[in-house]
Amino acid sequence: MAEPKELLYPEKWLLKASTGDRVTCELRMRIISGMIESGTILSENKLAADFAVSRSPVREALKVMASENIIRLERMGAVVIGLTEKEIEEIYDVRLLIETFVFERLVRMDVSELVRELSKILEMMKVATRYEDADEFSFQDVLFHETIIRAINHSHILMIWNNLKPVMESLILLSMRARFKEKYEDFDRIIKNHELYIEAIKAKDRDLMIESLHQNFDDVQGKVEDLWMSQQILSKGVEQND
Amino acid sequence: MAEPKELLYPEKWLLKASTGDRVTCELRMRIISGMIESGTILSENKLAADFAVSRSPVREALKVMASENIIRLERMGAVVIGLTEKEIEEIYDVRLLIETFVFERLVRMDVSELVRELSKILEMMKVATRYEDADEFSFQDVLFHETIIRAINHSHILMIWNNLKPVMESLILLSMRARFKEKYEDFDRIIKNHELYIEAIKAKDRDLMIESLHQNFDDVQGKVEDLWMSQQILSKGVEQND
DNA sequence: ATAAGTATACTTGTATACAAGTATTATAAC
DNA sequence: GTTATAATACTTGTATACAAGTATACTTAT
Repeated sequence: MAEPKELLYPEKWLLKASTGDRVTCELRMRIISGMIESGTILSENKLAADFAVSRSPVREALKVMASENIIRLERMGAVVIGLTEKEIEEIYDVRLLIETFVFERLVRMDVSELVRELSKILEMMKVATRYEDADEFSFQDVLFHETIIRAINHSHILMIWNNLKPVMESLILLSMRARFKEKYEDFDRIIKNHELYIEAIKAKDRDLMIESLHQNFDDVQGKVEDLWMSQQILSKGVEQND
Repeated sequence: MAEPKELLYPEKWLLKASTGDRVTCELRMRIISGMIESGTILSENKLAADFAVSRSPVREALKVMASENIIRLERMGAVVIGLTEKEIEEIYDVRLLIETFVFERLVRMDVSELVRELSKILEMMKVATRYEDADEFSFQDVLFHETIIRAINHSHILMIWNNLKPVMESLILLSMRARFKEKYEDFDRIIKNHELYIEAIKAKDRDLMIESLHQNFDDVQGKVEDLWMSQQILSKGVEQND
Protein backbone atom coordinates (compact mmCIF):
# COMPACT_ATOMS: atom_id res chain seq x y z
CA MET A 1 0.00 0.00 0.00
CA ALA A 2 2.36 2.68 -1.20
CA GLU A 3 1.18 6.16 -0.37
CA PRO A 4 1.61 9.36 -2.29
CA LYS A 5 1.45 11.58 0.79
CA GLU A 6 2.34 10.70 4.34
CA LEU A 7 -0.38 8.95 6.28
CA LEU A 8 -2.70 10.76 8.65
CA TYR A 9 -3.50 7.70 10.71
CA PRO A 10 -0.78 6.51 13.13
CA GLU A 11 1.08 3.65 11.51
CA LYS A 12 1.92 2.10 14.83
CA TRP A 13 -1.80 1.48 15.38
CA LEU A 14 -1.91 -0.59 12.23
CA LEU A 15 0.95 -2.97 12.82
CA LYS A 16 -1.16 -6.10 12.67
CA ALA A 17 -4.01 -4.60 10.68
CA SER A 18 -5.20 -5.84 7.30
CA THR A 19 -5.02 -3.76 4.16
CA GLY A 20 -8.74 -3.21 4.46
CA ASP A 21 -8.35 -1.71 7.93
CA ARG A 22 -5.47 0.45 6.79
CA VAL A 23 -7.46 1.87 3.92
CA THR A 24 -10.48 2.39 6.17
CA CYS A 25 -8.54 4.24 8.85
CA GLU A 26 -6.60 6.38 6.44
CA LEU A 27 -9.61 7.29 4.31
CA ARG A 28 -11.61 8.11 7.41
CA MET A 29 -8.92 10.46 8.62
CA ARG A 30 -8.73 12.17 5.26
CA ILE A 31 -12.46 12.68 5.21
CA ILE A 32 -12.82 13.87 8.78
CA SER A 33 -9.83 16.15 8.51
CA GLY A 34 -11.38 17.74 5.47
CA MET A 35 -8.48 16.70 3.27
CA ILE A 36 -11.09 14.98 1.15
CA GLU A 37 -13.82 17.56 0.97
CA SER A 38 -17.46 16.96 1.64
CA GLY A 39 -19.36 16.29 -1.57
CA THR A 40 -16.47 14.55 -3.29
CA ILE A 41 -17.47 11.45 -5.19
CA LEU A 42 -15.23 8.51 -4.44
CA SER A 43 -14.77 5.73 -6.94
CA GLU A 44 -13.67 2.27 -5.92
CA ASN A 45 -11.33 1.98 -8.84
CA LYS A 46 -9.72 5.33 -8.32
CA LEU A 47 -9.27 4.77 -4.60
CA ALA A 48 -7.79 1.36 -5.27
CA ALA A 49 -5.34 2.95 -7.68
CA ASP A 50 -4.48 5.77 -5.27
CA PHE A 51 -3.77 3.35 -2.45
CA ALA A 52 -2.16 0.83 -4.77
CA VAL A 53 -4.43 -1.96 -3.57
CA SER A 54 -7.23 -3.95 -5.14
CA ARG A 55 -10.90 -3.07 -4.95
CA SER A 56 -11.62 -5.62 -2.21
CA PRO A 57 -10.19 -3.68 0.73
CA VAL A 58 -11.52 -0.43 -0.71
CA ARG A 59 -15.04 -1.84 -0.92
CA GLU A 60 -14.71 -2.96 2.65
CA ALA A 61 -13.61 0.51 3.71
CA LEU A 62 -16.52 2.15 1.91
CA LYS A 63 -19.03 -0.19 3.54
CA VAL A 64 -17.64 0.57 6.97
CA MET A 65 -17.57 4.31 6.44
CA ALA A 66 -21.11 4.22 5.09
CA SER A 67 -22.24 2.58 8.33
CA GLU A 68 -20.43 5.35 10.18
CA ASN A 69 -22.36 7.87 8.18
CA ILE A 70 -19.35 9.76 6.85
CA ILE A 71 -20.00 8.67 3.29
CA ARG A 72 -23.17 7.72 1.45
CA LEU A 73 -23.14 4.82 -0.98
CA GLU A 74 -25.05 5.62 -4.14
CA ARG A 75 -25.60 3.88 -7.42
CA MET A 76 -22.45 5.22 -8.89
CA GLY A 77 -19.80 6.32 -6.50
CA ALA A 78 -19.73 7.05 -2.81
CA VAL A 79 -20.49 10.61 -1.82
CA VAL A 80 -18.45 12.06 1.01
CA ILE A 81 -20.60 13.44 3.79
CA GLY A 82 -17.86 14.32 6.23
CA LEU A 83 -18.59 15.99 9.49
CA THR A 84 -20.67 19.13 9.45
CA GLU A 85 -21.27 21.04 12.64
CA LYS A 86 -24.64 19.33 12.85
CA GLU A 87 -22.96 15.94 12.70
CA ILE A 88 -20.63 16.82 15.54
CA GLU A 89 -23.54 17.90 17.68
CA GLU A 90 -25.28 14.65 16.84
CA ILE A 91 -22.29 12.62 17.88
CA TYR A 92 -22.31 14.56 21.10
CA ASP A 93 -25.99 13.70 21.58
CA VAL A 94 -25.24 10.03 21.18
CA ARG A 95 -22.24 10.13 23.49
CA LEU A 96 -24.27 11.93 26.10
CA LEU A 97 -27.04 9.40 25.63
CA ILE A 98 -24.91 6.31 26.03
CA GLU A 99 -22.58 7.62 28.71
CA THR A 100 -25.56 8.75 30.75
CA PHE A 101 -27.05 5.32 30.37
CA VAL A 102 -23.77 3.76 31.39
CA PHE A 103 -23.56 5.99 34.41
CA GLU A 104 -27.01 4.92 35.57
CA ARG A 105 -25.74 1.37 35.56
CA LEU A 106 -22.48 2.26 37.24
CA VAL A 107 -24.16 3.79 40.25
CA ARG A 108 -25.55 0.34 41.01
CA MET A 109 -22.20 -1.38 40.68
CA ASP A 110 -18.92 -1.74 42.47
CA VAL A 111 -16.75 0.73 40.61
CA SER A 112 -13.51 0.40 42.58
CA GLU A 113 -11.82 -1.68 39.91
CA LEU A 114 -13.00 0.68 37.19
CA VAL A 115 -11.76 3.72 39.07
CA ARG A 116 -8.39 2.07 39.48
CA GLU A 117 -8.23 1.34 35.75
CA LEU A 118 -9.26 4.89 34.86
CA SER A 119 -6.62 6.31 37.18
CA LYS A 120 -4.00 4.29 35.39
CA ILE A 121 -5.18 5.59 32.01
CA LEU A 122 -5.12 9.11 33.38
CA GLU A 123 -1.52 8.65 34.44
CA MET A 124 -0.70 7.53 30.94
CA MET A 125 -2.36 10.65 29.59
CA LYS A 126 -0.23 12.79 31.86
CA VAL A 127 2.91 11.12 30.59
CA ALA A 128 1.77 11.54 27.00
CA THR A 129 1.22 15.21 27.73
CA ARG A 130 4.69 15.66 29.17
CA TYR A 131 6.28 14.04 26.16
CA GLU A 132 3.97 15.90 23.78
CA ASP A 133 2.77 12.69 22.20
CA ALA A 134 -0.58 13.69 20.71
CA ASP A 135 -1.30 10.27 19.26
CA GLU A 136 -0.66 8.44 22.50
CA PHE A 137 -2.71 10.99 24.36
CA SER A 138 -5.60 10.48 21.95
CA PHE A 139 -5.33 6.74 22.28
CA GLN A 140 -5.58 6.93 26.04
CA ASP A 141 -8.40 9.44 25.85
CA VAL A 142 -10.47 7.13 23.68
CA LEU A 143 -9.53 4.20 25.86
CA PHE A 144 -10.68 6.13 28.91
CA HIS A 145 -14.23 6.40 27.63
CA GLU A 146 -14.27 2.92 26.20
CA THR A 147 -13.20 1.53 29.56
CA ILE A 148 -16.13 3.24 31.23
CA ILE A 149 -18.54 1.90 28.65
CA ARG A 150 -17.16 -1.63 28.80
CA ALA A 151 -17.53 -1.65 32.57
CA ILE A 152 -21.28 -2.20 32.47
CA ASN A 153 -20.96 -5.25 30.27
CA HIS A 154 -23.72 -4.30 27.88
CA SER A 155 -23.02 -5.70 24.45
CA HIS A 156 -25.49 -3.50 22.61
CA ILE A 157 -24.34 -0.28 24.16
CA LEU A 158 -20.85 -1.41 23.31
CA MET A 159 -22.10 -2.00 19.77
CA ILE A 160 -23.18 1.62 19.49
CA TRP A 161 -19.85 2.71 20.87
CA ASN A 162 -18.01 0.53 18.40
CA ASN A 163 -19.83 2.26 15.60
CA LEU A 164 -19.09 5.67 16.99
CA LYS A 165 -15.55 5.02 18.14
CA PRO A 166 -13.59 5.28 14.89
CA VAL A 167 -15.03 8.67 14.06
CA MET A 168 -14.51 9.86 17.62
CA GLU A 169 -10.96 8.58 17.50
CA SER A 170 -10.19 10.43 14.30
CA LEU A 171 -11.75 13.59 15.62
CA ILE A 172 -9.82 13.47 18.87
CA LEU A 173 -6.62 12.60 17.08
CA LEU A 174 -6.86 15.60 14.80
CA SER A 175 -7.96 17.88 17.58
CA MET A 176 -5.15 16.86 19.91
CA ARG A 177 -2.46 17.11 17.27
CA ALA A 178 -3.53 20.63 16.46
CA ARG A 179 -3.55 21.60 20.10
CA PHE A 180 -0.17 20.20 20.99
CA LYS A 181 1.19 22.70 18.55
CA GLU A 182 -0.98 25.64 19.41
CA LYS A 183 -2.62 25.38 22.78
CA TYR A 184 -0.48 23.26 25.00
CA GLU A 185 -2.12 24.71 28.11
CA ASP A 186 -5.39 23.03 27.12
CA PHE A 187 -4.12 19.70 28.32
CA ASP A 188 -4.05 20.67 31.94
CA ARG A 189 -7.73 21.42 31.65
CA ILE A 190 -8.47 18.17 29.84
CA ILE A 191 -6.61 16.17 32.48
CA LYS A 192 -8.44 18.03 35.23
CA ASN A 193 -11.70 17.28 33.54
CA HIS A 194 -10.97 13.60 33.37
CA GLU A 195 -10.08 13.65 37.04
CA LEU A 196 -13.47 15.19 37.61
CA TYR A 197 -15.06 12.36 35.65
CA ILE A 198 -13.33 9.75 37.76
CA GLU A 199 -14.41 11.62 40.83
CA ALA A 200 -18.02 11.60 39.62
CA ILE A 201 -17.89 7.86 39.10
CA LYS A 202 -16.28 7.26 42.46
CA ALA A 203 -18.82 9.48 44.24
CA LYS A 204 -21.63 8.26 41.96
CA ASP A 205 -22.58 11.87 41.43
CA ARG A 206 -24.78 12.26 38.36
CA ASP A 207 -24.57 16.02 38.06
CA LEU A 208 -20.83 16.03 38.30
CA MET A 209 -20.63 13.39 35.61
CA ILE A 210 -22.90 15.29 33.24
CA GLU A 211 -20.95 18.45 33.88
CA SER A 212 -17.59 16.90 33.11
CA LEU A 213 -19.04 15.19 30.07
CA HIS A 214 -20.28 18.51 28.76
CA GLN A 215 -16.94 20.11 29.41
CA ASN A 216 -15.21 17.25 27.72
CA PHE A 217 -17.31 17.83 24.68
CA ASP A 218 -16.78 21.55 24.65
CA ASP A 219 -13.10 20.81 24.71
CA VAL A 220 -13.27 18.87 21.49
CA GLN A 221 -16.03 20.86 19.84
CA GLY A 222 -14.42 24.21 20.49
CA LYS A 223 -11.36 23.25 18.54
CA VAL A 224 -13.04 21.53 15.67
CA GLU A 225 -13.70 24.66 13.71
CA ASP A 226 -10.15 25.91 14.10
CA LEU A 227 -8.95 22.51 13.10
CA TRP A 228 -11.00 22.50 9.96
CA MET A 229 -9.89 25.91 8.92
CA SER A 230 -6.25 25.00 9.22
CA GLN A 231 -6.80 21.68 7.47
CA GLN A 232 -8.85 23.21 4.68
CA ILE A 233 -6.07 25.64 3.97
CA LEU A 234 -3.45 22.94 3.97
CA SER A 235 -5.29 20.77 1.52
CA LYS A 236 -7.53 21.85 -1.29
CA GLY A 237 -8.84 18.69 -2.91
CA VAL A 238 -5.58 16.82 -2.79
CA GLU A 239 -6.93 13.43 -3.73
CA GLN A 240 -9.46 12.54 -6.38
CA ASN A 241 -7.94 15.06 -8.73
CA ASP A 242 -8.94 14.05 -12.23
CA MET B 1 -28.91 -18.80 -5.08
CA ALA B 2 -30.61 -22.16 -4.96
CA GLU B 3 -31.83 -23.09 -1.51
CA PRO B 4 -32.08 -26.44 0.15
CA LYS B 5 -34.98 -25.44 2.41
CA GLU B 6 -37.54 -22.73 1.87
CA LEU B 7 -36.44 -19.26 2.86
CA LEU B 8 -37.30 -17.68 6.18
CA TYR B 9 -36.96 -14.12 4.95
CA PRO B 10 -39.82 -12.81 2.76
CA GLU B 11 -38.74 -13.04 -0.85
CA LYS B 12 -40.90 -10.12 -1.85
CA TRP B 13 -38.72 -7.87 0.31
CA LEU B 14 -35.69 -8.87 -1.71
CA LEU B 15 -36.92 -8.20 -5.21
CA LYS B 16 -34.26 -5.65 -6.05
CA ALA B 17 -31.73 -6.82 -3.49
CA SER B 18 -28.24 -8.01 -4.27
CA THR B 19 -27.04 -11.53 -3.56
CA GLY B 20 -25.15 -10.14 -0.58
CA ASP B 21 -28.32 -8.71 0.93
CA ARG B 22 -30.21 -11.92 0.31
CA VAL B 23 -27.61 -13.99 2.07
CA THR B 24 -27.44 -11.49 4.92
CA CYS B 25 -31.19 -11.43 5.48
CA GLU B 26 -31.62 -15.17 5.22
CA LEU B 27 -28.69 -16.00 7.46
CA ARG B 28 -29.85 -13.46 10.01
CA MET B 29 -33.28 -15.06 10.13
CA ARG B 30 -31.81 -18.50 10.54
CA ILE B 31 -29.65 -17.33 13.40
CA ILE B 32 -32.30 -15.33 15.20
CA SER B 33 -34.89 -18.05 14.78
CA GLY B 34 -32.49 -20.50 16.34
CA MET B 35 -32.43 -22.62 13.22
CA ILE B 36 -28.68 -22.11 13.31
CA GLU B 37 -27.88 -22.64 16.92
CA SER B 38 -25.84 -20.37 19.09
CA GLY B 39 -22.22 -21.48 19.22
CA THR B 40 -22.17 -22.86 15.71
CA ILE B 41 -19.04 -22.02 13.78
CA LEU B 42 -19.78 -20.68 10.34
CA SER B 43 -17.28 -21.04 7.55
CA GLU B 44 -17.29 -18.75 4.56
CA ASN B 45 -16.65 -21.59 2.18
CA LYS B 46 -19.34 -23.79 3.62
CA LEU B 47 -21.90 -21.01 3.64
CA ALA B 48 -21.02 -20.11 0.08
CA ALA B 49 -21.55 -23.70 -0.91
CA ASP B 50 -24.83 -23.95 1.01
CA PHE B 51 -26.22 -20.83 -0.61
CA ALA B 52 -24.64 -21.69 -3.95
CA VAL B 53 -22.93 -18.32 -4.20
CA SER B 54 -19.34 -17.16 -4.06
CA ARG B 55 -17.53 -16.07 -0.94
CA SER B 56 -17.89 -12.37 -1.72
CA PRO B 57 -21.55 -11.95 -0.72
CA VAL B 58 -21.04 -14.33 2.21
CA ARG B 59 -18.15 -12.27 3.52
CA GLU B 60 -20.33 -9.21 3.23
CA ALA B 61 -23.07 -10.89 5.19
CA LEU B 62 -20.71 -11.95 7.95
CA LYS B 63 -19.31 -8.44 8.28
CA VAL B 64 -22.79 -7.01 8.59
CA MET B 65 -23.96 -9.59 11.10
CA ALA B 66 -20.82 -9.07 13.15
CA SER B 67 -21.65 -5.36 13.39
CA GLU B 68 -25.13 -6.40 14.52
CA ASN B 69 -23.58 -8.51 17.22
CA ILE B 70 -25.31 -11.74 16.26
CA ILE B 71 -22.05 -13.37 15.20
CA ARG B 72 -18.47 -12.86 16.29
CA LEU B 73 -15.70 -12.93 13.72
CA GLU B 74 -12.70 -14.87 14.93
CA ARG B 75 -9.45 -15.97 13.42
CA MET B 76 -10.95 -19.05 11.95
CA GLY B 77 -14.65 -19.04 11.41
CA ALA B 78 -17.48 -16.89 12.64
CA VAL B 79 -19.09 -17.94 15.89
CA VAL B 80 -22.85 -17.58 16.12
CA ILE B 81 -23.93 -15.54 19.11
CA GLY B 82 -27.63 -15.43 18.40
CA LEU B 83 -30.05 -13.77 20.75
CA THR B 84 -29.96 -14.78 24.36
CA GLU B 85 -32.50 -13.39 26.76
CA LYS B 86 -29.86 -10.92 27.87
CA GLU B 87 -29.44 -9.73 24.29
CA ILE B 88 -33.15 -9.14 23.93
CA GLU B 89 -33.19 -7.07 27.07
CA GLU B 90 -30.25 -5.12 25.77
CA ILE B 91 -32.01 -4.39 22.53
CA TYR B 92 -34.92 -3.19 24.57
CA ASP B 93 -32.61 -0.88 26.51
CA VAL B 94 -31.36 0.65 23.33
CA ARG B 95 -34.81 1.05 21.86
CA LEU B 96 -36.01 2.68 25.03
CA LEU B 97 -32.98 4.91 24.98
CA ILE B 98 -33.35 6.12 21.43
CA GLU B 99 -37.13 6.35 21.37
CA THR B 100 -37.09 8.34 24.58
CA PHE B 101 -34.53 10.65 23.06
CA VAL B 102 -36.64 10.96 19.96
CA PHE B 103 -39.68 11.76 22.03
CA GLU B 104 -37.88 14.57 23.81
CA ARG B 105 -37.26 16.12 20.42
CA LEU B 106 -40.77 15.49 19.21
CA VAL B 107 -42.37 17.43 22.04
CA ARG B 108 -40.65 20.50 20.66
CA MET B 109 -41.83 19.93 17.11
CA ASP B 110 -44.94 20.11 15.02
CA VAL B 111 -46.02 16.49 14.94
CA SER B 112 -49.23 16.81 12.91
CA GLU B 113 -47.66 15.44 9.77
CA LEU B 114 -46.04 12.59 11.70
CA VAL B 115 -49.31 11.68 13.41
CA ARG B 116 -51.02 11.58 10.04
CA GLU B 117 -48.32 9.29 8.69
CA LEU B 118 -48.49 7.01 11.71
CA SER B 119 -52.26 6.79 11.42
CA LYS B 120 -51.89 5.63 7.86
CA ILE B 121 -49.42 2.95 8.88
CA LEU B 122 -51.75 1.86 11.64
CA GLU B 123 -54.56 1.44 9.11
CA MET B 124 -52.25 -0.73 7.06
CA MET B 125 -51.54 -2.82 10.11
CA LYS B 126 -55.27 -3.30 10.67
CA VAL B 127 -55.73 -4.50 7.12
CA ALA B 128 -52.76 -6.85 7.45
CA THR B 129 -54.37 -8.23 10.60
CA ARG B 130 -57.70 -8.85 8.86
CA TYR B 131 -56.00 -10.70 6.04
CA GLU B 132 -53.68 -12.53 8.43
CA ASP B 133 -50.60 -11.31 6.63
CA ALA B 134 -47.91 -11.61 9.30
CA ASP B 135 -45.11 -10.39 7.05
CA GLU B 136 -46.97 -7.29 5.96
CA PHE B 137 -47.95 -6.62 9.54
CA SER B 138 -44.32 -6.88 10.64
CA PHE B 139 -43.23 -4.60 7.86
CA GLN B 140 -45.67 -1.91 8.92
CA ASP B 141 -44.79 -2.39 12.56
CA VAL B 142 -41.12 -1.77 11.86
CA LEU B 143 -42.02 1.11 9.58
CA PHE B 144 -44.10 2.61 12.36
CA HIS B 145 -41.14 2.95 14.67
CA GLU B 146 -38.77 3.97 11.93
CA THR B 147 -41.14 6.74 10.90
CA ILE B 148 -41.11 8.12 14.41
CA ILE B 149 -37.33 8.02 14.56
CA ARG B 150 -36.91 9.61 11.14
CA ALA B 151 -39.19 12.46 12.16
CA ILE B 152 -36.56 14.19 14.26
CA ASN B 153 -34.07 14.25 11.41
CA HIS B 154 -31.10 13.09 13.45
CA SER B 155 -28.69 11.18 11.30
CA HIS B 156 -26.77 9.57 14.14
CA ILE B 157 -29.83 8.37 15.98
CA LEU B 158 -30.98 7.04 12.65
CA MET B 159 -27.60 5.35 12.36
CA ILE B 160 -28.18 3.50 15.60
CA TRP B 161 -31.62 2.52 14.41
CA ASN B 162 -30.24 1.28 11.12
CA ASN B 163 -27.91 -0.98 13.02
CA LEU B 164 -30.66 -2.26 15.24
CA LYS B 165 -33.39 -2.48 12.64
CA PRO B 166 -32.51 -5.73 10.85
CA VAL B 167 -32.41 -7.70 14.08
CA MET B 168 -35.62 -6.06 15.29
CA GLU B 169 -37.24 -6.82 11.98
CA SER B 170 -36.30 -10.47 12.13
CA LEU B 171 -37.46 -10.74 15.69
CA ILE B 172 -40.80 -9.11 14.97
CA LEU B 173 -41.25 -11.17 11.84
CA LEU B 174 -40.75 -14.43 13.67
CA SER B 175 -42.84 -13.33 16.60
CA MET B 176 -45.77 -12.22 14.45
CA ARG B 177 -45.76 -15.29 12.29
CA ALA B 178 -45.95 -17.49 15.36
CA ARG B 179 -48.78 -15.47 16.81
CA PHE B 180 -50.92 -15.36 13.72
CA LYS B 181 -51.12 -19.08 14.07
CA GLU B 182 -51.53 -19.29 17.80
CA LYS B 183 -52.63 -16.09 19.42
CA TYR B 184 -54.64 -14.14 16.91
CA GLU B 185 -56.30 -12.11 19.66
CA ASP B 186 -52.93 -10.53 20.47
CA PHE B 187 -53.19 -8.27 17.49
CA ASP B 188 -56.05 -6.26 18.88
CA ARG B 189 -53.87 -5.42 21.81
CA ILE B 190 -50.90 -4.54 19.63
CA ILE B 191 -53.03 -2.24 17.49
CA LYS B 192 -54.49 -0.64 20.60
CA ASN B 193 -51.01 -0.11 21.93
CA HIS B 194 -49.89 1.61 18.77
CA GLU B 195 -52.93 3.85 18.97
CA LEU B 196 -51.79 4.72 22.45
CA TYR B 197 -48.36 5.57 21.10
CA ILE B 198 -49.83 7.90 18.49
CA GLU B 199 -51.96 9.44 21.18
CA ALA B 200 -48.91 10.03 23.34
CA ILE B 201 -47.14 11.77 20.49
CA LYS B 202 -50.17 13.87 19.67
CA ALA B 203 -50.65 14.85 23.31
CA LYS B 204 -46.88 15.05 23.87
CA ASP B 205 -47.38 12.98 26.98
CA ARG B 206 -44.06 11.45 28.08
CA ASP B 207 -45.47 8.98 30.57
CA LEU B 208 -48.00 7.64 28.14
CA MET B 209 -45.25 7.18 25.56
CA ILE B 210 -43.01 5.29 27.96
CA GLU B 211 -45.91 3.14 29.03
CA SER B 212 -46.88 2.15 25.51
CA LEU B 213 -43.25 1.56 24.64
CA HIS B 214 -42.90 -0.80 27.57
CA GLN B 215 -46.08 -2.60 26.62
CA ASN B 216 -44.89 -2.84 23.07
CA PHE B 217 -41.75 -4.49 24.26
CA ASP B 218 -43.53 -6.87 26.56
CA ASP B 219 -45.60 -7.87 23.56
CA VAL B 220 -42.55 -8.99 21.66
CA GLN B 221 -40.52 -10.19 24.60
CA GLY B 222 -43.27 -12.31 26.10
CA LYS B 223 -43.52 -14.34 22.96
CA VAL B 224 -39.88 -14.77 22.25
CA GLU B 225 -39.41 -17.72 24.50
CA ASP B 226 -42.41 -19.53 23.08
CA LEU B 227 -41.11 -18.78 19.65
CA TRP B 228 -37.74 -20.23 20.38
CA MET B 229 -39.13 -23.35 21.84
CA SER B 230 -41.27 -24.03 18.79
CA GLN B 231 -38.41 -23.17 16.47
CA GLN B 232 -35.89 -25.27 18.34
CA ILE B 233 -38.14 -28.26 18.01
CA LEU B 234 -38.68 -27.67 14.31
CA SER B 235 -35.01 -27.49 13.54
CA LYS B 236 -32.17 -29.22 15.22
CA GLY B 237 -29.02 -27.98 13.54
CA VAL B 238 -30.34 -28.14 10.03
CA GLU B 239 -27.50 -26.30 8.36
CA GLN B 240 -23.79 -26.66 8.92
CA ASN B 241 -24.14 -30.39 9.20
CA ASP B 242 -20.74 -31.82 8.56
C1' DA C 1 -28.54 23.78 -34.54
C1' DT C 2 -31.00 20.25 -32.36
C1' DA C 3 -32.66 15.70 -31.28
C1' DA C 4 -32.21 10.88 -31.17
C1' DG C 5 -29.66 6.93 -31.02
C1' DT C 6 -25.39 4.45 -30.64
C1' DA C 7 -20.76 3.64 -28.97
C1' DT C 8 -17.67 3.92 -25.35
C1' DA C 9 -15.92 4.35 -20.91
C1' DC C 10 -17.14 4.17 -16.82
C1' DT C 11 -19.73 1.98 -12.56
C1' DT C 12 -20.95 -1.83 -9.14
C1' DG C 13 -21.62 -6.75 -7.76
C1' DT C 14 -20.13 -11.46 -8.01
C1' DA C 15 -17.07 -15.19 -9.02
C1' DT C 16 -12.66 -17.08 -9.05
C1' DA C 17 -7.66 -17.41 -8.19
C1' DC C 18 -3.95 -17.08 -5.28
C1' DA C 19 -1.03 -16.38 -1.15
C1' DA C 20 -0.05 -16.66 3.59
C1' DG C 21 -1.12 -18.53 7.72
C1' DT C 22 -3.28 -21.97 11.13
C1' DA C 23 -5.38 -26.03 12.86
C1' DT C 24 -5.50 -30.96 12.45
C1' DT C 25 -3.93 -35.30 11.46
C1' DA C 26 -0.81 -38.65 10.43
C1' DT C 27 3.65 -40.40 10.73
C1' DA C 28 7.96 -41.33 12.74
C1' DA C 29 11.15 -41.52 16.53
C1' DC C 30 11.89 -42.78 21.16
C1' DG D 1 2.23 -45.26 24.59
C1' DT D 2 3.92 -40.65 24.09
C1' DT D 3 6.09 -36.87 21.92
C1' DA D 4 7.83 -34.32 18.11
C1' DT D 5 7.75 -33.34 13.45
C1' DA D 6 5.88 -33.17 8.88
C1' DA D 7 2.09 -33.26 5.66
C1' DT D 8 -2.44 -31.99 4.60
C1' DA D 9 -6.65 -29.72 4.59
C1' DC D 10 -8.52 -26.19 6.07
C1' DT D 11 -8.90 -20.87 7.14
C1' DT D 12 -8.93 -15.74 5.88
C1' DG D 13 -7.48 -11.68 3.08
C1' DT D 14 -6.36 -9.77 -1.31
C1' DA D 15 -6.08 -9.56 -6.25
C1' DT D 16 -8.09 -10.29 -10.54
C1' DA D 17 -11.66 -11.48 -13.96
C1' DC D 18 -16.05 -11.06 -15.62
C1' DA D 19 -20.93 -9.68 -16.26
C1' DA D 20 -24.58 -6.45 -16.16
C1' DG D 21 -25.94 -1.98 -15.94
C1' DT D 22 -25.48 3.35 -16.31
C1' DA D 23 -23.79 7.86 -17.60
C1' DT D 24 -21.31 10.40 -21.00
C1' DA D 25 -20.04 11.69 -25.33
C1' DC D 26 -20.18 11.38 -30.00
C1' DT D 27 -22.27 10.71 -34.33
C1' DT D 28 -25.91 10.93 -37.45
C1' DA D 29 -30.20 12.37 -39.16
C1' DT D 30 -33.43 16.00 -39.66
